[in-house]
Amino acid sequence: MTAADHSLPSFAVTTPLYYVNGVPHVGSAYTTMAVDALTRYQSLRGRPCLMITGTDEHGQKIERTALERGLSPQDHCDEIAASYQDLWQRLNIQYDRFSRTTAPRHQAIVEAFYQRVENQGDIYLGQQKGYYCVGCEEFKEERDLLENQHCPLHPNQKAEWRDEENYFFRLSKYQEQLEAYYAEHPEFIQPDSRRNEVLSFVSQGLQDFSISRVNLDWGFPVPSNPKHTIYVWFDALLGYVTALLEPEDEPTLENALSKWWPINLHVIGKDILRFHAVYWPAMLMSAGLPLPGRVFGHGFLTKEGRKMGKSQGNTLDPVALVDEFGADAVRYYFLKEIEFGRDGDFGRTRFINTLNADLANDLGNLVNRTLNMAKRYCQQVVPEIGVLPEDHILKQMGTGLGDRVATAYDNLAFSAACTSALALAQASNKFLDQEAPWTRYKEGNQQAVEEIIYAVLESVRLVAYVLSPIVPTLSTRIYQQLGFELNLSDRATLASQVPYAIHAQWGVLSAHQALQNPTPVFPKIEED
RNA sequence: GGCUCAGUAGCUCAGCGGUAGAGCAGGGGACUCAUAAGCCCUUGGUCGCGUGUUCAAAUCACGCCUGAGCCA
Repeated sequence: MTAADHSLPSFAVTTPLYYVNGVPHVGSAYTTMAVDALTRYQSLRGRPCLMITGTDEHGQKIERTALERGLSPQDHCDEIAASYQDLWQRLNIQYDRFSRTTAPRHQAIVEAFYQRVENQGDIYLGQQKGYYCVGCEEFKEERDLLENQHCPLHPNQKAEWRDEENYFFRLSKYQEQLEAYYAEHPEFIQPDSRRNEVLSFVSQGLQDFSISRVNLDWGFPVPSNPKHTIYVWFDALLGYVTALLEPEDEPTLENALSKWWPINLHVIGKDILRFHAVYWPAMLMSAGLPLPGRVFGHGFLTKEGRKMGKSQGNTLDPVALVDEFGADAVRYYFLKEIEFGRDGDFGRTRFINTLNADLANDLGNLVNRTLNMAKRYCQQVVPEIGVLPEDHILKQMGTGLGDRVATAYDNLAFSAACTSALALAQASNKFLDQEAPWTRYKEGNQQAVEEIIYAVLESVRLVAYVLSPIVPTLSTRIYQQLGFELNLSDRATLASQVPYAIHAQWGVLSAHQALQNPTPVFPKIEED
């Protein structure tokens, strides 16, 4: 999708296909921002990238939600899917595919896949008895329910008694294969805490699970028995495969799998780990397909220390947040302040403090003060200097930064990437105060002034560059004020215009490059 | 009921056997290139509770409490 180096391995990554039972919440935004940042990083590295997101639109819950709203299921889905796309645009998310499970081409893929699994002898007809929670779209054990058969996760809904014919998938058959796979690929499930959960779950024995429903219209019919509808999760996971089709492709499995399969990484919330780390790989094994490279389950968000939820009246509207503070601010806060993988909190005061301290003061003000000095002392161009000594503090820090940040991004350690980058900005502020170029200038030591200014300008550039996957607009502003006519925000041009191999190095700024007038790149947020 | 993880300064976290650290926030100072910013200094903690092991425990063991989670 990018002007990328095709000698490098490609990178296909997914967010979940979000369930369209309502407008997007911050949790979905969180996952999607992380995946977008990672994809931008991989694009900088020059890997051909495919970022997949989308919506999961079938199931009883959607059918009922639409009915309650007085809409047809499809109209309801269209509306919600559009609200997701709108939010992604506001958050500066550059996805390549928006996979909707109601897309006609998806049905062809699901049928073909179902057929493969059936031919493998892994689907059989059985009887499913039990309480069904429509909110979870799952059968529950009676002991898991509250009194009066209410599901603990959906206390306002009663679980419904079902005694029906369902088609089952022979999950139990794959237990050993799965365990062997987990053992051979320790990186398959991340972080480790999540991996351990899966291992212990699987080691207790896997039961076949039902993959069809009766008395449900909103979904795809089972090919061999149209009275049944394919279970929403079976259908949804395959949305990742459908997403791989080129727009002009015939919707066949062969086409879908020809270029980008296997997907390198699924990023998900920890609540849907089992579907991605157990059911999904087993389905793929049954179909004879290679498995995805990694499944990363991130943590949950709270607001001001409390669980979020409509019923608690404690929600955080991502649209309102991004409209108030801008995409860069929202992206930076969540990716820097929360260690990816662990649970985290949104606090308004903490949000404002973080952005002011890191982006407005440490980085933004640094850009501003340095450009002002360059304007005053160096004719507003990048000064020409000789080679700086190896033990120059900023050069030394800057020289290793590209590798440190790369390691962090490779591990989805966005917070560590930010901290490493910020450290160079902080060191630059300190360096300026120690070297006091304003004093050197008054002393007439022009060479010293120019060396100092160059080192800081270059540091600022490098910080902006390595942060660009997270704050693309801010980084672009900095680059442009440094005199580059480049856009670090458009993913399609990153590999060709600003490759990591060059721009993540120290010493990229060239002498005499004209600088722009300093304008604050990230205004401080004033409140209270 | 079983298991896992967390509980350390106001906030977010690091430390994981030798009597406590960072960033942010708060306070003070010197400077002036700058978005009243940055720099320097600084206030602040019986390290969830209890009992043990040890010359020595935030750090190990056992029990308990609180929160989150996985499973039954």
